[in-house]
Amino acid sequence: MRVTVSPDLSETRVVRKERTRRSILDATLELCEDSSLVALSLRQVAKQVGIVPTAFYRHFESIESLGLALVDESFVSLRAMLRDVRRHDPTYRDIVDQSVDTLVSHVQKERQHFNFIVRERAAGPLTVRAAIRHQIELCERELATDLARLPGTDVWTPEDLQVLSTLIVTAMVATVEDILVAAGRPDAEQVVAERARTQLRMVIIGALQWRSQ
Amino acid sequence: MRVTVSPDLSETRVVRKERTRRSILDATLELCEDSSLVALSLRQVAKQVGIVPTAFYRHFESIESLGLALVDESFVSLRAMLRDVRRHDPTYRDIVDQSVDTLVSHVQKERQHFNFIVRERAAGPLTVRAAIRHQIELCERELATDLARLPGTDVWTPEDLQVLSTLIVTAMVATVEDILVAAGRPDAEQVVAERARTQLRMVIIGALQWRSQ
DNA sequence: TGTACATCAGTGAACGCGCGTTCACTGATGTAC
DNA sequence: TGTACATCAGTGAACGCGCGTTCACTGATGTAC
Repeated sequence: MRVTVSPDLSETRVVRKERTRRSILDATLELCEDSSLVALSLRQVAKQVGIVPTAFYRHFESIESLGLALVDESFVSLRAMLRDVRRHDPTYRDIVDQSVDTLVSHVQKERQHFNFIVRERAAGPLTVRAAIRHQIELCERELATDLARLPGTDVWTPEDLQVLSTLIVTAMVATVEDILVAAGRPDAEQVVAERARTQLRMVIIGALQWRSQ
Repeated sequence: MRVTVSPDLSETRVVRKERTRRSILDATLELCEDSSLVALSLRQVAKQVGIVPTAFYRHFESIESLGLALVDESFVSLRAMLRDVRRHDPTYRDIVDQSVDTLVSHVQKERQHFNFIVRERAAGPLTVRAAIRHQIELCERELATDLARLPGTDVWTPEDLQVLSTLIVTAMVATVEDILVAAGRPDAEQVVAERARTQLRMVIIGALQWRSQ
């Protein structure tokens, strides 16, 4: 059985399909700016994309599986952000300042994805909610191992590291929500960022102090 | 113009109407256990209540105004809880233990209301989201004035009190979400409660320590 | 107290509309040889 | 390279269904006198 592969010839069809798929994802993010997946119809998405409703099925089985795809790609960009945070820039005096700055600018850059995640986290189809919860849990665990590398945390129990990590992630999720509400008003964004910095410092110092008692 | 008021005669009709209204509110809370207001139809509510769809309009203008009514009554019960927390029971050695215990038991008692609030906070109709955001902001301000009465906080700026209050409320909202996810599994509920206690202690001690630097 | 009238919570038919999903199809693109 | 066939993204008609809202109505309850 001889297989003749002609990838550059077949590309146009594959590329065109990928482009439509991309359009469906983008259209959904746009339609989810003010509402939730659970209030979104396949026909609305198709209309926004400019395809006939039945063509939707060439790309996704249902709105729910489309939602799962959006969760996946949202967390790819979130992980990119966390990588940025980890790679501590020496021009910053303070890891808190840098982390909050990175968070704010990433949320602004990926506004629609973060908006989608914070909404569907609470209200999406059950499988979508579960996927988001799982991803956030992974973030918490990663942060816990990062915290374990900081000087002075070697006397902490793993449980305390996890609790601190959960608290920080909770505060950051709330910060993301606030940035989205403040979006487009630079003064409000400044207030949110400053509050996030203060909260992080309170939490970190509190954890250090508490352990040493 | 003589006005003959016969309140006890008119009661049966008024009472009956109030009972139907109550049924609509309860049916909506039940239908919102797994989904959101924005995915809920007036006909689903009517069916659950056992009235004809058009009868709905005798009680509410729309699903949205029904949502606003549910926000109002949810925060009545939440304020009752906060009153409980404020009235510090001397049999508790620790205000943190007492606060978390009170929160856990109130969420269990008013499960549907809290579930409704945390979902619609992120995904409800715009006016419902705004109403919830407003109510939570009021809670934050009340907590800030309570914190101001604690010994040792007299050296704090009002801004720092507000930031601390926001952080605590954020952590408590997240705790409510976790209690709802853990609902019915006493071991999981225990873990959530213990985590909430530790987080509160880290936050409070951190804030005290941070100010004194 | 009895009667005549007003109120109003709930009914039921009807409307036009958007929904998800099925199906057979088209025609451009890709593949085998 | 040229030809005959396969693939498959997107089409368009059709379906039965639940939607919000309108309207005229019923009949039990309440009110005026």
